[in-house]
Amino acid sequence: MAKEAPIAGMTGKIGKRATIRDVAKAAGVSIKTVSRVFNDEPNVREEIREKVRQVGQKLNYHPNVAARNLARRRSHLIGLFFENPSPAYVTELQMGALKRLRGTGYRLLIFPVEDRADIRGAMVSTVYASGLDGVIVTPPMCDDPVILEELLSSHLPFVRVAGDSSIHSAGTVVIDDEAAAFDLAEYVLRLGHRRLAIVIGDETHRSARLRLKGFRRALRTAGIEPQPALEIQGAFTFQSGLEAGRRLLHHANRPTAILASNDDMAAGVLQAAHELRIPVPQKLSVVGFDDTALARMVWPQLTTIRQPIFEMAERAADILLRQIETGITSETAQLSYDLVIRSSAGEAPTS
Amino acid sequence: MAKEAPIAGMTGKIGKRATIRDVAKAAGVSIKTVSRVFNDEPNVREEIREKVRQVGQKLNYHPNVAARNLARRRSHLIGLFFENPSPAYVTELQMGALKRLRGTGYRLLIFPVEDRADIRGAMVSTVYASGLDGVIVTPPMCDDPVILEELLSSHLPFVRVAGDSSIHSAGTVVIDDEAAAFDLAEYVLRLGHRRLAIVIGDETHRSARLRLKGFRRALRTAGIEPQPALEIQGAFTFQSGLEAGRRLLHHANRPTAILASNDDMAAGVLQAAHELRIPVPQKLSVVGFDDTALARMVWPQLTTIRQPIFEMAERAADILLRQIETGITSETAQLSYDLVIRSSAGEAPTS
DNA sequence: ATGAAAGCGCTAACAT
DNA sequence: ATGTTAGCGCTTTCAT
Repeated sequence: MAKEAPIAGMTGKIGKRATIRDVAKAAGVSIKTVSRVFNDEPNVREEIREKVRQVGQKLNYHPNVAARNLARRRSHLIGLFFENPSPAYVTELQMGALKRLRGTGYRLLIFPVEDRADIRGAMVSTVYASGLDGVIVTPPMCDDPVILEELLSSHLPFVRVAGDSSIHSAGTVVIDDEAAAFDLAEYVLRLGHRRLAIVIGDETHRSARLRLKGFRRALRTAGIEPQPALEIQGAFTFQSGLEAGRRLLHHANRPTAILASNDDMAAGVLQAAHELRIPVPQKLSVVGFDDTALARMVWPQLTTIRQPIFEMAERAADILLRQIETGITSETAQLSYDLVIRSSAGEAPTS
Repeated sequence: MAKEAPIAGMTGKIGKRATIRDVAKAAGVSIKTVSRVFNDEPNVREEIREKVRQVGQKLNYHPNVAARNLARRRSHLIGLFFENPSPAYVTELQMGALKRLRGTGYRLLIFPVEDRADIRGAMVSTVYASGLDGVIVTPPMCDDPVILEELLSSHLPFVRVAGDSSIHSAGTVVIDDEAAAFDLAEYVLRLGHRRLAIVIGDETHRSARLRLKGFRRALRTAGIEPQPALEIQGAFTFQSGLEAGRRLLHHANRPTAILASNDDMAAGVLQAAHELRIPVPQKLSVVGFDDTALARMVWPQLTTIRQPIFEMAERAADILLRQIETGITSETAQLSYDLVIRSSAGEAPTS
């Protein structure tokens, strides 16, 4: 009786939060029964179930997560580790993972990694320190040999989004970047372009390498020898695309088409073209890769490859959850891509 | 002895994770001493401290987070609730909050809210279900009377980013949106424009209302009566800006300048102008608001108001942490804004 | 400086 | 169908 007053009140600063015991006592049942009710387990009479629910509501009872986690040996926490090249990309990644997590009780913690060196050797401790049940990792860090090895030997459940399966077969969700880049370059070649340039993404990034490979293969298939001067290194950022665009477009014998390894860099190239008053697509074609929200926000809207980042993240979360709950690991999952034709690429100029 | 083998090995599936007891036994001390060492508490001989550290390392010991949370009554988890109008905005918000959290042991959980109705009445349960120590909330949901009331009566630590202090004085970090919009409109008026239009953001959003107010005040100050036809409702999305732009620019007597309530909508207006081959800024001036990354990615680059979203989130996290740890609540904190002049606004056309 | 014992609030295993 | 009894792995008194 004397203890009831503070408990019956609202939670928070006033009084203490009600515990399973308070509810049990108030409902006249054992704590196990309360536990059953709040975990939707069978073997409780409907009548009692209802009663317990009501008492719980009245006492404003919410199961203590830490206690539950401790007893269950599971935190229901998933970590998403990413390096931040593109806001639009990151957002899709998050939303995709979250979509799969919805309704499962799992939550998403974000870990943007600014410098890969910082996380090398610290990844697993970070995971432990946060009590994560598993992690989703993105390139390039997920293909970093040190980090990958650390992850593998820790036996922590993890999946990679767009990770390199040739480095290790451990779960990764990809698209066929090489084929996609080939298709994209081929499309541009079909428009009559002969001088194509590419802005390459971060070299340590599997996709960047494969996209370059597909680009070169398309050129060779068309009987064109790739020229080093037309292959500029970028870093998947708008700024790097802008700089690459300026370099490529500044001299007389400039390319008539530029492929960028992602949309952000393509937007940068577009910006450079505008600065130099080069009309796109009349005098210059520019194409991107990913089809993030940005692709439709620039002018002209980007012809690009749609990489289903949202679905890839969703799938990755799916694989991870299975791995956490059943221990079953998956190999590479490959999703399909699409060539999205908008207005940033047109026929090669005749001049 | 018999139990040592699996413990000494690596963590994960093989054997069980080492506990504080394993370390204590192996180091020949009590668990309390181990606890002291791993919490950097005093009263342990340096020699013993070192020994315990070594044993911990050898056994690959990592304190169990759930157990620690349970005993300490703290999860060290912060929730960030946001509605997703703009990827660039959301990313900055996250990075800002995370910057303050770095090194504190607190982690960030993200809760994108698609439909505010879903979260009404469910906010607090979500917080409890996730065991959060506190939350950062953004508009418009943080100014929703139902949600705000729920939050207040739960006594959960929370802060708002850009929340309306006139609805409630509870902690919120803002800029003076009204003054900023006034300054921006005044800048445009100084360029000679007389027919100014505005694309308004989501009405339930405090900033949207204040920006509209500032815009109108600037017009009146210049002796111009605001016209309803030149005030178009948007939703803070690129798409809504595009549609608003098309409507505004389609008829003959179109405005010579358009203010958008955020950069995403300004980018949409820009897109509409390009579609209609209206040169910006020669024939039309367009200005944004926020100065997110997008402002520099479009052409021409946006003249806009820099709202320090990153710093606001950082500050919000700071206030929240103080509230969690000391119980001290803060009132409104106001940061300063800047007018950022780029190239999307120019002198009014003479024709 | 160090340790023993008692929780933290829940779930799991095992009665009944 | 329901309850009892141990933990889960740590931190917190409080002794020593």
